[in-house]
This record gives sequence, C-alpha cells and structure tokens, in this order.
Amino acid sequence: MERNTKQRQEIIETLKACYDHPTIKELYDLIKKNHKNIGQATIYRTINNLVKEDVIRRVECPDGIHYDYRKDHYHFYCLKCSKITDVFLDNKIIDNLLLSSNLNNIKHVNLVFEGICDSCKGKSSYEIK
Amino acid sequence: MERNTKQRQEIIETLKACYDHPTIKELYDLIKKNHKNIGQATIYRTINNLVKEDVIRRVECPDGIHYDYRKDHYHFYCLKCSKITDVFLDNKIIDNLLLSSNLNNIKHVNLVFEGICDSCKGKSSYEIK
DNA sequence: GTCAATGCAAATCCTTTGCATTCGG
DNA sequence: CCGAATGCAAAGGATTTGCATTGAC
Repeated sequence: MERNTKQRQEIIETLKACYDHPTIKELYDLIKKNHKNIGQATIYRTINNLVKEDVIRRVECPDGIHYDYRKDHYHFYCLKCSKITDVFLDNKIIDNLLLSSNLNNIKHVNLVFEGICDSCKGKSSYEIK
Repeated sequence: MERNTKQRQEIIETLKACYDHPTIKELYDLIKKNHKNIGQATIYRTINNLVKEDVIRRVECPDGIHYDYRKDHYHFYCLKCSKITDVFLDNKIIDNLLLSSNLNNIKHVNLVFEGICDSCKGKSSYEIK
C-alpha cells in the first residue's frame, strides 16, 4: 500500500538510529542534515502514517510528543530535566495490569512514569517545566 | 502563594463539575457561558499553574491533552470514537508496577489504555483518527 | 497600597492543506 | 504510465507574550 520512498526510508532509518526519543522538530532537524530539501509537511505526513501503521510509537510526555522506533518498552520522564529514559517491564506485569483493568480489545498501553531522575535528585529547587 | 481569584475558582469548579475530560478549548467554551469575558490567556495560564500545583491532572491522549480534576484513576481511550473513560485500578497493581520498574521518586504514573470500546466494537472498518 | 493575575491583542509556534511536480510500482 | 507521495508556500490552529488595568491580600 504505502510507497517505499527515499523520504520514508530516511525517516525510518533516522528514527531507528536514534535512541533519545526525538520530537518531530528534532527529527526534522536531524533528517535535514542528510536530506537538505525534505519538506516538513513530508515529515508530518509520514510520521503520522507510520504511527497509524504501527511501525513507530508516539510517546506522550508533559513537554509534548516524542517518537520511538522501538516498541517493546515503556518510559520514564524526568519532571526536572525533561529527559526520557526507557523502562523495561516484564510481560507478566502488563498482563496483570490488563487483567485488573477489565478491558478488552486493548491495542496499546501508553505508560509514562513521571518523577525526578537520579542526576536531578540532588539538585536544589525544581520547577516542573 | 496563588491568589484565589474569581477566574481561578470558576476554572476549578467547572472542571470539578465535569466528568468528561475536556480539552482546554472545551473548558474555555464551557467557562465562557458563565463568565463571558474571561480571556483565553487566563485559561491557559491558570490550567498550567493548576497542573504544576498538582490540583488537576493532564490526560495525554492520541488526540491531544485533556484535563481531569479527579486523580484517583487512570484512563481508556477509544481509537475509533476518541471517547475517554475512567479506569479504576487497585493500588496493589500500581505498587507492583512501580516495584518492577525499579524506579524511585515517581510522582505520578501516566497510564492510558488504547483500544476499541464496546460500542465501537461491532462497527465496520475503523480508522485511527 | 502593592503586586500578582487578568483581558486584550499581537506575536509566535505548531500542524495541516492545496496544488503543481516528481517518482515508485 | 498512473496515482500516491513530495516540496513549497500559505492557511489555519493552538499557545504564549507584552502591557495596561484590575482586584486579592
């Protein structure tokens, strides 16, 4: 169905090579380096398609939407420095969660732990960004 | 610290009376009915303050940010009709989740189950909005 | 009386759309 | 070739900001 264009390939490859959960703007800036006349409408359209096709994942955070190529884990968001880190959970834990929710037909569990990361822990007064 | 202004009261009361997770625009339209010259900048500023003060909660969904006055539960989002419903989970389940995440200093767990709701279940071809 | 909060308008930022052109199948 | 995807520019929304004024304390 979807055409395997240069742009689509580049977007997927860039996100795959990227372990730090870029926003769409960050992704656009990264891709611009290699492919300098890609249009931002292409990024928006392609990213939205990839999410619908379940090729990539949206990570919904307090500071906006980030994207992740990998889909086998969940996330931690630091309320102080906004850093996102991967959280790997046992399947059994998620099964338990689904079981006790009494829901069915769940396609995806959007799970973000929010708190203060270790390196921010020691620092003085924090402000939620 | 924060002044208890008419506008702030009205925003809190409106959200408290509201069980359907409004977006900021929906909240603005609701409040306009009673308080017709409130400025939208006030809504934005106040809502953001209330989130920081942990008085209200952001609900991050595929179709954008919704707000909830109540904080004792989680959410289900229907990928077909975009309806949000409350999901109550036993504290033990969340404790387990936190325990197996190996994280500490977690202030809040943002948890949204995404899937197809019962009333959309029967319907034909669905498209993720 | 003071200063934080408000209302208004403008500015800014983010995302989508229209359309002519390109290019994958 | 054909039609879906692209690039560009403009439109459309959403959110923030500057500033004079108001009102909570």
